[in-house]
Amino acid sequence: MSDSKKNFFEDVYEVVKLIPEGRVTSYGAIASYLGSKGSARMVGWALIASQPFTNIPAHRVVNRVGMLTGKQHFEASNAMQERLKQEGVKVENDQVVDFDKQFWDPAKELM
DNA sequence: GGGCTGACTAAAA
DNA sequence: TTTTTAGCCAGCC
Repeated sequence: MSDSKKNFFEDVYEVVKLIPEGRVTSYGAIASYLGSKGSARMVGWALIASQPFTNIPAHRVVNRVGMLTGKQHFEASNAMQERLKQEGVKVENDQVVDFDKQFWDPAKELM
């Protein structure tokens, strides 16, 4: 069954949509939650596919250091940062402030 | 089928 | 300490 692959992308969307406001997570955390720890890149890939899906807050997903590495793929380079700040997440120089405190681990929160 | 790229991460040098 | 390499896997040429 090749459903697994399709579920992977859908799972990413589900998890990202579950990220509460003012919170952020990392690609690896989502990948790990989905069971593919080493496939963090695929999470990013799924996020690109999630671009047309405006219901997916991809701006709440950053790399492991809290850097807005994916801002380039947004409508505007500053859209990601501005939107995060709008939700209460402090962003400085394309990097989330207190990322460790704002971090939202799906495997931990969703258990 | 083979090779390259990419919104990543961890380990090795 | 910083830089480089390797692993990951889907999509494209």
